[in-house]
Amino acid sequence: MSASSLAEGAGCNTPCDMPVWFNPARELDALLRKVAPTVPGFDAEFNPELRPSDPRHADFQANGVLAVAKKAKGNPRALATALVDAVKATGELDQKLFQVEVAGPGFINFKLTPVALGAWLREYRDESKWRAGAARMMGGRKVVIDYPSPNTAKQMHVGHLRPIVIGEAVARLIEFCGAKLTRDNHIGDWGTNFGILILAIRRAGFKLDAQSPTALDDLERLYKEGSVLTKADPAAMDAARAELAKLQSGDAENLALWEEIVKVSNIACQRIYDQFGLKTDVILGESFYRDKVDQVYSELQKVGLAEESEGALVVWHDDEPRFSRHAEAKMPFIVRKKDGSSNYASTDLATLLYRAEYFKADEIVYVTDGRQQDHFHQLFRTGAKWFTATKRTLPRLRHVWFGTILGEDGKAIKTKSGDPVRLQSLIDEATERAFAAVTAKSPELSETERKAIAKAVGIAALRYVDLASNRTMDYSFSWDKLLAFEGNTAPYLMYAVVRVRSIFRKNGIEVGKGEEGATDPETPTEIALARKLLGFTAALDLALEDLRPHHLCTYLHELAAAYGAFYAADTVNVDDPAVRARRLMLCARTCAILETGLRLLAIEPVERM
RNA sequence: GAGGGGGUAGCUCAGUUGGAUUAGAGCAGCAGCCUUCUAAGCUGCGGGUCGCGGGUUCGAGUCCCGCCCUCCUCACCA
Repeated sequence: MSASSLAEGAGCNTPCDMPVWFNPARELDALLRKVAPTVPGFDAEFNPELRPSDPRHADFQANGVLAVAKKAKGNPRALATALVDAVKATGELDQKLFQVEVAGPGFINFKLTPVALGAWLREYRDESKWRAGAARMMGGRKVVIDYPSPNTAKQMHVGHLRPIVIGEAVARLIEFCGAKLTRDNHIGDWGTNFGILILAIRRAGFKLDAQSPTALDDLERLYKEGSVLTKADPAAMDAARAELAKLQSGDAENLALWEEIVKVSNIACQRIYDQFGLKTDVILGESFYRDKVDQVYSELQKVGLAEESEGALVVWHDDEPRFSRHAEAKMPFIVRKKDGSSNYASTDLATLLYRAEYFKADEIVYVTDGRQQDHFHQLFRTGAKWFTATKRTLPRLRHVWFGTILGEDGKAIKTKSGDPVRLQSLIDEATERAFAAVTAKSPELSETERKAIAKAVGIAALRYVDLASNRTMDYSFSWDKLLAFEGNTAPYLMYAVVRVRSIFRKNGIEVGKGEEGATDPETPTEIALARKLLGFTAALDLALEDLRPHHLCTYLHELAAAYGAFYAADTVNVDDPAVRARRLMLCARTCAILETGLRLLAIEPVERM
């Protein structure tokens, strides 16, 4: 809605020609920063420290005055009052929309009035509006995100769940907030795992045929054999490395074998990706950089970053004790192995350059597990020095890492036989259990519909469990947790959507219709829901800041809970048309924000369940 | 040894970078609510020396110092 219609609707005495703020916290912060230097005691460095408040006190609070008072040994309440007066004097803060007061030791509290809540709900009514509002956050920056980047040559197991799920959520979040995003699946297809596999195939005298229906199982078995062999016998490990070196130097036989292996595992990966709805923009695996690593070696040596050590080409970082050549436990960044072949570091450096030059990346986001932190520290350091020495601009580099999925025993999750749990069996079981739940709760639905719901809910539950806790935490996998449909879970959120949609369906209208004449929120549960709806912006801020999707999960759960309370307390279908219209509006916004939020997590909501 | 993660209610976890006499959710437990919009829901109750000991200040789960427990990583795996 336009500002002028707000003025009419709210009966403003003074002309209200201000736009409705998408993100009030950000705007209040800017306003305080602008006004503060005009107030005695404040300077241009003033940080208002604006943040969402405990709803019992206010919607937002500014804590920054306390720091100023402490430094200047002034009276915080007096300073805060002076600042508030100055802000009010500018006329830029409509007091029909915000109640402002100084509270406690010197906080400035901002409380949104029902008029403000109503105005926001009318203005920010659908995903396109939120997207536009959020677009400022990334401002069209070119971002390359590296995920899920599996090591091929083996079946996808439970360890591949997190990069798919977290990577997709982070990608969607960044994109939603206005980045120009390239999703790059940087598959591990040029490393020693292939040497191991080629060795095992050779020793078994096996004839690999990508067309064979058992090809994947064969690879799985052979890889396991090779893995056992090379772990037990250093000579076998050397043989595996030699096979890799042969492959990398262009040996025709190994190259042919490699192509067959890649074919088999790509087909298998794609089957999993399809079920997760994962589509990357490009697949530029390590092998893509096979002809680009020589430039890395030569440049690093030319600028004096890399040197020979024990036959390998390495980079030391003497400015970081752990990575220094003087460290007790030596941990150089090995960019070329002593047998001349490339490794993770070589291809990652080549990849960094390619992303900077070809994709013109302003920012690169790597989604991998936490055990690779040292690698990325070294990569980022090396990249910074290399780019500086060659007068290139280094993109912002971020490592979005995650913890391990543990079994019930607290160790990395395994099947009873000790093999890793296959991702496919996880999906299948989640779907089966979801089907049993739908059948028990909604037996009246057709089997086809129950199956479709089970598929959506099963995958959603699997994803959500992975996303709901802070990504840096390890978590224990349990079917009970996955099965749960209460609390902070995907089924709870999806069910909230179902209940909203049901109201519109029963009324025979589309979601978003029937809002004409809606008044501002009034009852306590309406107001609480409206305030929670506005909290979407803060949740986006928080999740984007450290690329932690669990903040979005927490928010969506709180929103669904606020809707639950509203739903129980305030009947939508009442006779009073104004009340009905505003409740339909609240329902529509809840529905849309829940659906948008779920889709940011790559969870597809359903109509019924 | 070095670096990183974690230690908050019986269990699983939040806690927006030092803020509000009362540290929050959800499970599980107990007690209620369906002839009215999907009960996969809602309402209420009980449950805590925030690992331990110091310190910094108006104010600490959060910052500093010292311990304890646990998980992960550390020369050619990715």
